[in-house]
Amino acid sequence: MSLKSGGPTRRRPGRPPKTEAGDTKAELVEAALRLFAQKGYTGTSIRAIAREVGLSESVLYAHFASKQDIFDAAVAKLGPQGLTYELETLHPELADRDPAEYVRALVGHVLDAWDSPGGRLFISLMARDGLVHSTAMGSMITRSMDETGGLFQKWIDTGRVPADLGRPIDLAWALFGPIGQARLLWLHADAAPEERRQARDRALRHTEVFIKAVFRERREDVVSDDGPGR
Amino acid sequence: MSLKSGGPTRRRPGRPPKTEAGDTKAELVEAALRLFAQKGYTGTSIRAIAREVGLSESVLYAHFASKQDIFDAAVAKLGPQGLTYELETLHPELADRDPAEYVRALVGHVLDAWDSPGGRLFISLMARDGLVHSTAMGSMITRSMDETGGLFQKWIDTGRVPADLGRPIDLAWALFGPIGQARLLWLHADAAPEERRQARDRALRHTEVFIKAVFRERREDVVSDDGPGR
DNA sequence: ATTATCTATAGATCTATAGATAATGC
DNA sequence: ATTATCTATAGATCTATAGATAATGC
Repeated sequence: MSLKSGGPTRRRPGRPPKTEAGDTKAELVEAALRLFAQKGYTGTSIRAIAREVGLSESVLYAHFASKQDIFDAAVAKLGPQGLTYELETLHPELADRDPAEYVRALVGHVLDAWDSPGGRLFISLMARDGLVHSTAMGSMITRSMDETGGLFQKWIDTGRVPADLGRPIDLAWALFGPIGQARLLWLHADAAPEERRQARDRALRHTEVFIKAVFRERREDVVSDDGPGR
Repeated sequence: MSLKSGGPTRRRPGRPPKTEAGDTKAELVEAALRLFAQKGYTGTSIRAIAREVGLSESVLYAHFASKQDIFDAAVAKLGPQGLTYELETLHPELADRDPAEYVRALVGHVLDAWDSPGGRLFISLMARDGLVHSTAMGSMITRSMDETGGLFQKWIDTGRVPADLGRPIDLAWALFGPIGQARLLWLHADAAPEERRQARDRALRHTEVFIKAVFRERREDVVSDDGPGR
């Protein structure tokens, strides 16, 4: 009789018995994250988030002070999202032994992170509310490029990379710029498998071009003192 | 007495005399474009657009069928926004005579377009409603990279660029990936002069790295038949 | 008569709060 | 008593439409 047609069987009032209680707060944050990434901040209503986890909209205010508060919790859940450099601790010798192989490993590592559900939610979130050109984003990228620059500095010092190509940070941009573009285009929250494949393909191809161009053997180092031929 | 405090002196009803009539439709599209770029689609109300040009909100429906219709008109006003290649027609010989200089000119040309008010509104619009990872954006970029690839193909054929570096399209990505990143970060609608300067600086530095790495003279072409030294 | 504006309003939807209700944990 | 949910509602705001009003162009 009183069955309002829609939705997954409406709860009755009052605290639910322990048996059917989940981690409501966590579920709300996850649902919010998905919706914010898909529809943007203003495109997502408190109501829609509540409906997503099958609860009344007023629950949100038992767990969060405001809509903005939910958004912040959602972003916080994703974590820092800079370039991850555990790789260095995993294979500390590889960078010295085989720079090209190290770059391949690094890109593979980064691609895995960017292609993960969290990484893709993050990029969609950024692409939704103009956060791509927030100062937070800018400084995150700048910092990452600085770190990556350190790597190239070492290779320049040890003669693995020619010193005249550019500053270390320029090389970092040359490596990650195209890969970042691929991320933005094809590693978003609801990317089709085909798009994700394309992102990886583009990134890997670029990595090979980069390696060839930057680690290219220079004859000057070998045959030292004969002028330009004729 | 009846002065509702806010706003630029409310109009009286009825068609306004010709003397004070502007091109309302164009003004509306421009205001809409600014607001959509700044606040996103859902973040911009019909009301806000009307207020921006000092009119009642119902005028919008005299000129457009719906909110979506306004958005479409705003996007249309910006035009196609691919990479512009008038340069080829301007300096048809330069590409053959001095590839490096041609690349510099091309990047300068693209930077000017991207740093223009229209270019910056476009990127903000894209960064607002997830349009950065729309298929339209993807195919626009893919097409641009294809065109740029044609350029490199010629240089490979004429021996200006080594054939073993990568396919022409890979070189196009290597050139424009980092520049595109700079655009997204720092060439948005309300970028500070400092940000715009940073974008140009980053793009130009990358261009030099690219030129050095790709047009680098290769000793093999010169001293042909002596094996690796020692 | 047509055109470009206005006022007024319908009906949906939004964020947030107040107060009821039922299970839990002491 | 506290906690986790609900219902009901306030008050703003949103898109869109109906109908009034005044200038224009024939």
